Amino acid sequence: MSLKHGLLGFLDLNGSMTGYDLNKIFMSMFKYVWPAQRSQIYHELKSMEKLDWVSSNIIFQTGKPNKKEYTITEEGKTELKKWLTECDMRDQLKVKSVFLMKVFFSGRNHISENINLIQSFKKECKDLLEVLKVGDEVIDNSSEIEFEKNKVYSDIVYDFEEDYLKMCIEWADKTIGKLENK
Amino acid sequence: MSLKHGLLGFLDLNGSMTGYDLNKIFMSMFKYVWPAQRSQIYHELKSMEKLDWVSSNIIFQTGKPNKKEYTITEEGKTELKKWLTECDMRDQLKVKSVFLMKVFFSGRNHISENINLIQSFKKECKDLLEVLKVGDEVIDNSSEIEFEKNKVYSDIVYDFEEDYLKMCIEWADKTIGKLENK
DNA sequence: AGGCTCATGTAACCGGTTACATGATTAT
DNA sequence: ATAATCATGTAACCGGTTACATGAGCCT
Repeated sequence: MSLKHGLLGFLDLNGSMTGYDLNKIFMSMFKYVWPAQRSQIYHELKSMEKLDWVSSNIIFQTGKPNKKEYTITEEGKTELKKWLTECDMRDQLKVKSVFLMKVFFSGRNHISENINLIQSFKKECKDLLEVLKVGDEVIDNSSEIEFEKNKVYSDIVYDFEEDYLKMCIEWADKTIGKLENK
Repeated sequence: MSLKHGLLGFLDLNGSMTGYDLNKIFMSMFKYVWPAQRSQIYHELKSMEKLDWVSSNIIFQTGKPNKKEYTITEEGKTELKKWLTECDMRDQLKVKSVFLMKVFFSGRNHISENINLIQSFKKECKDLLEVLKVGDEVIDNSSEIEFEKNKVYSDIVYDFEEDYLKMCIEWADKTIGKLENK
């Protein structure tokens, strides 16, 4: 139940945004923290309008399709603040990984197959680590949307992702070692 | 779409199990890797019976409610094997964390509030790390269900959870440091 | 007396995924 | 020519959450 609040967060930072803009920013900033579908973003915006958390107005354009700009309301701001302060932490540490489930049930496979599995996981982590580094620069150079105030906190989130991937790589190396000495 | 396959995995290891048993084992083994609701487990078992991945028979009991024991079929075994070998890795690295979203949008709060947030996150990680260590022993001493073949792989999954929590704690310390020197 | 364990489910709802649908403009 | 960008949505479906419902037996 947090896509709504993520959208509110960006609307609060940027004033007004369209579903299209919000989709782009979610894709670039929250791809790994909170993956979202475009259609779902449009859907949540509509449902938040019903809740009076946002209001919309249509901007007519020539040569381009018209667009619908959403703005956060006072109720929306209250809701966002509430969400930001209430944080019970209990459900924050679930990993939810198909990959780990597969590892768990890999006892019947040949060890070599399982080593390959872990190795391809490691490769994926390494690749993503590279993408993440490039992504950082793109965001630094972006002038469209400014997050001066928020820069420290977005950096902190990027740190987490980086640390996570590095941990995964170390775990993979350790695990491959274990399996090879079996 | 993997709760079904997790259930198949346990049925494959244990021969026959009831929804009740599967719920217990999911709760204890996959609490953080793949959290599942009891009602959803019953639901998936029914839907898998329609798919002919499992078959069921009712065991009549006196003094206790009757129970329905599910057994994996040949089709189920084929499906499980297929799932275990096909692993595309692309979606494996999404963190999906409400907590990180909140951190991202914390720019408007006082730094002290945010330090508190990270500190309570750290505490939660530490507590869970303790629970995990105790959980390990419980599973080692469990004689009801044997996973001799699988022990190595379940250990590997526990390693991951442990490493993850340790990484979280280090990240929290680093982050608290950053925020204090602001 | 109160709560836990055993054991199975239904029902309402919500959030998310995938596919389908349109159509002008601009860059390669 | 072809593909990408801009821009919005609908529809069908699926998986997951929460709450409701039952009822015997056993433990403290």
